[in-house]
Amino acid sequence: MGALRTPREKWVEAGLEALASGGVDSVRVEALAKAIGVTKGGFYGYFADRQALLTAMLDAWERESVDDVIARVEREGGDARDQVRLAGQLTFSSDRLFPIDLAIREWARRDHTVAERLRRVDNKRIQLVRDALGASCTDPDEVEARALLAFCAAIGSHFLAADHPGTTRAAVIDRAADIILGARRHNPAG
Amino acid sequence: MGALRTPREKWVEAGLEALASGGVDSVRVEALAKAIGVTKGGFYGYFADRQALLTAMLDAWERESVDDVIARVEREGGDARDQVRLAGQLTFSSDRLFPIDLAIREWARRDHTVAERLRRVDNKRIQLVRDALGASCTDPDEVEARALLAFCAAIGSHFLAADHPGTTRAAVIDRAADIILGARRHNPAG
DNA sequence: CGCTGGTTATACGATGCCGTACAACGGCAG
DNA sequence: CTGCCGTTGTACGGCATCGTATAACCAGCG
Repeated sequence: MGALRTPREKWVEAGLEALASGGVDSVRVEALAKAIGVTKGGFYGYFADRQALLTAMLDAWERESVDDVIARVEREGGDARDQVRLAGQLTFSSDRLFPIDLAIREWARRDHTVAERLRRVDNKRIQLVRDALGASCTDPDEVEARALLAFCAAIGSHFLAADHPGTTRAAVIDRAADIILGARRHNPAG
Repeated sequence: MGALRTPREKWVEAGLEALASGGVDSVRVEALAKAIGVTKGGFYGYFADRQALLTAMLDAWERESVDDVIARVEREGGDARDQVRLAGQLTFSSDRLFPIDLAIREWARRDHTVAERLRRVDNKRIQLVRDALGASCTDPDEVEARALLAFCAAIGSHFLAADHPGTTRAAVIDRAADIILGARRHNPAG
């Protein structure tokens, strides 16, 4: 049999990179081929058309960014706040996953199918936060509000372009996390 | 002189609508012409090229969504929390302005010039929140964290696709505002 | 070595868009 | 009414992309 020179997976990966850096409109078959270092000749052996690649990209993203993260968080266990922080870090501090996440959110605003997938994903994620917060807070409305804030902070802080004179974004985020997740002993030295 | 049938302003408006609904990539001269009901024939009488339109769109957005909002808030005055709520409503609850705002945020991730403009805009906006919160909170770090949360909630809640079983997004947002801006008397009946 | 079958390069027509050129149109001034 | 001149419609060349067709390529098997 002929060699499998550029596997299907490679097209998906290149597609996700293009999505992350330029949005869904920049996921173009010929551009991906150029990025991979081949021509588009082999593409249509793996995918019926461009849309099939987009679907495969969403499949890969959903599996990688949700199932994997939730599995790891549940495996590592730990304090409720730690679980939320870990899930947030795995999801929103990954140089690989987070740009893809943002691009998919933008994409979802224009594509109903994508919006459906994102809703499933976000529901799974926020349930994790609810469960964690519910351990130390009995008011379900309070839990819901704090869970929402946690998510919005994680997502929104990467859309907010403002500066923070005299401090850093990371420090402000840290302080905001205290407000949302419940104050912990603040340790300015470490 | 010949009649001014479709003024320059109309191209900018059509461009902002396209930007809001489909992102910057969907701002296409011929598509805008079709939306307006003419051909692109007259476009290049107003603009040197597509980029000139994009710049004009940013000018219009900046003027309308910042200067106007800040002017109105300062004119109406009122309580600190009320000022923040009003500014937030004017900016983030406008069916016209907010989709444009989101699209520009996405655009800014890929275009350095746009990012610079957005940074100026967000800095002006968040300063308003700082000033308002500073009236009732002496810790500058706390003010900064709450201001960040307010912004992230306003922006992020429109990117979060999750459901809120048993309640509504608006109710959760309202409760979250209490947390961020300081609890007020909660009135479940009104 | 020489065939085989999957992978890749190349060429093609179609489409959509950009920016330009020019002709047709139609208020308004004279 | 008539000509002016800005606006508009139409046509064009160029470019990028899609999806298809087909030939060249190449690793492994007999």
